[in-house]
Amino acid sequence: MHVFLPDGKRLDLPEGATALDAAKMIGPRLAQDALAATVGGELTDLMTPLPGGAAITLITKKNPGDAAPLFRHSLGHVLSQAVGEYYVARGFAHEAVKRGVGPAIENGFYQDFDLPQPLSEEEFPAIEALMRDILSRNLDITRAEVGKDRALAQFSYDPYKVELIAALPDAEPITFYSQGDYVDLCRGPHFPRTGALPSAFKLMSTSSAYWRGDASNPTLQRVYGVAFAGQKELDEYLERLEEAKRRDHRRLGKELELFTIDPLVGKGLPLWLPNGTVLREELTRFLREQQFQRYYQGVITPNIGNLELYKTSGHYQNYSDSNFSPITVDDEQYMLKPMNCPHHVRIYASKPRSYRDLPVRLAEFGTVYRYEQSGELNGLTRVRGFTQDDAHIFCRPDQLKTEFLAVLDLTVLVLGTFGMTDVRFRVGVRDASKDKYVGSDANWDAAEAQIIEAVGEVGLPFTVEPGDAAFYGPKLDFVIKDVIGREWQLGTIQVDYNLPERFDISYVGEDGADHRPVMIHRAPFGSLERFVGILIEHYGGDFPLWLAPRQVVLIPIADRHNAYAEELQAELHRAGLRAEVDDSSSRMNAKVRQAELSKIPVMLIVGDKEQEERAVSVRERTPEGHKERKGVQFAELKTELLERYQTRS
RNA sequence: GUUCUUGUAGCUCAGUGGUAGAGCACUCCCUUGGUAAGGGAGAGGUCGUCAGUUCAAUCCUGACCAAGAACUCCA
Repeated sequence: MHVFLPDGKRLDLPEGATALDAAKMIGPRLAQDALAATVGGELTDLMTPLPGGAAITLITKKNPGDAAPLFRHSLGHVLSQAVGEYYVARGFAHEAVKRGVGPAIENGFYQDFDLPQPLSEEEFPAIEALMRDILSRNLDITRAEVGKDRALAQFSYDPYKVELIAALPDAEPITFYSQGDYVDLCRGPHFPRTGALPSAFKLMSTSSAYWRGDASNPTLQRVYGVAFAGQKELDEYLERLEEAKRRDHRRLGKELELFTIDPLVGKGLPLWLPNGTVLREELTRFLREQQFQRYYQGVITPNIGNLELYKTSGHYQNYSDSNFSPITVDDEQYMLKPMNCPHHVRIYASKPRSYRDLPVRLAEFGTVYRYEQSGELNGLTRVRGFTQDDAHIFCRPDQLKTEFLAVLDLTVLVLGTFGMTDVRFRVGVRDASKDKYVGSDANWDAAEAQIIEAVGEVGLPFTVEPGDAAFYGPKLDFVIKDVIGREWQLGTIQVDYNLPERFDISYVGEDGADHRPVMIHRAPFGSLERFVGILIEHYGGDFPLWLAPRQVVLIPIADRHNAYAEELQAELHRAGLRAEVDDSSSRMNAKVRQAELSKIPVMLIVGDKEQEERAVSVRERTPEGHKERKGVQFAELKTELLERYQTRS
């Protein structure tokens, strides 16, 4: 057989040859330096037989980062071996340590264990030392193909491995990878020897994970590690984690007094503090203005509704797990509102509609309640009571595309206003489990096709994800990545043929007959809670002037300047700006420091010079540090600030 | 919801089987200053809740509550 090298040369090899054999043919030095290979663009190791005719490249110790998934996977095995040795050294039998899966992941690896006693994070240094010892032993990592019987015999003590092996197809060879006396069932690929593995790794945390991800299975202890080709990359990664911690909206929410969650009020039920309320109201005002320009009409609906309403909509049946239990009053049952749509449908149905009336766009900042699992709750980003920037557009089928594109346009504008450029568009369609969805296939097919067509037309990059649809229709979600790479769903647009049918709503067409409208559900922010949470992290608490809960602080240099500062403060306040005076007895340096820590964007320092000229000395926070302007006329500054506030620039 | 970890002053955190401490914040006094911390004094805690072990529990044990991480889930 033969393979092709990167320069296009053909290399003839004996049948069953590996990438290492190929490297040896090319030169002994390359064979020594080689760590991994790619075959037809896919990463593989040096021990796996090559398929004939493939294009191969060799990855050497010059650029080990190209083989990161391999060394991360191998380090997972080293961790697994180290944990085994650790428990044996403490008197446990070798068979007492059982293992689940242990793959490479983004930035590192993990390994699941079933241990005779839990491993604590205090023991990580000892485990890491053992791992480094295994690296220094420079053990060869070897690959072997075995039969199923042999595989089962090898791991007879480990029910997890037995289950995995039993599930493997008979036809394919089962592979073992070994290093020293450690053997693991593994598909590979791996580095050729432990000595070649980078030592830039760190065990990060331990947690539990269900065996095979199923909540009805036993839990295993999962140990996470991160690993990089060099120490520098590892340090940078750890620094990014620190940065994420600094930007964490729960921490900033406390420091900047934006919101609090009080167990006495209830978990997942955030209380908006005055500063956070300013943020929220600015966002609301912004979107209301946009919606007014786009001919939306505001409506208001109650926070609970009759159970029959949700039975008609299907929310009661389809989401029984995540609804709050119904309340019984006077022989009737009510439920906390999990969605605004049914209410808006009833508003549509409150009078006859003509085709001339459509589209009808009903908007509400509607508060809904969903019983999220307690383990899911997270600051503002996952809560049990939240307010959606919801609207429902009822339109004729021929208006659907225009309306959908208009909503898309609004959403893109919203995201752009906050500089959220790294957004992913996700089209959620049905998957095979059809009983999860209501409505006819024809309606679904039409709606799915229309979303994909519209998104494609705007030229947005998107992915189609089966199973991500709502029960009543397909949807387009906007997903943003945060500083540490976690993805959060922001807004959503959904096309719905089903609720109109379930509620039997209609409009009178040109022909005088009744027709069924189509509904678009949309929420550009998603929810104000989650959006504010993400916004806090997005800006790291450094909000632009229009959003900053505290916009301006006046800093008198000495007490005799307090009256002047208060006069200016009152004038700014009358103009609608959020201004305050720091009249504490601290020195001016300390006041500046305090304002910096509070992330107040504009500081106005006033002393004798300023007072004389009715001026201020301006210190502004900028991403690059701060900017100072001295002797600015107060009247001019006020106009400038107002202009910036009103234009949201 | 499950597993693990954590819970001490408003905040960040030390600490001990004999009922507690620091820094910041707060109050008062002195200081009146020019772009990131002036000095002093004071006040503030059922050591998450409830049981148990003990002569004695904030500390040990258990349950519960809450938070964090991960898993599962997410209209």
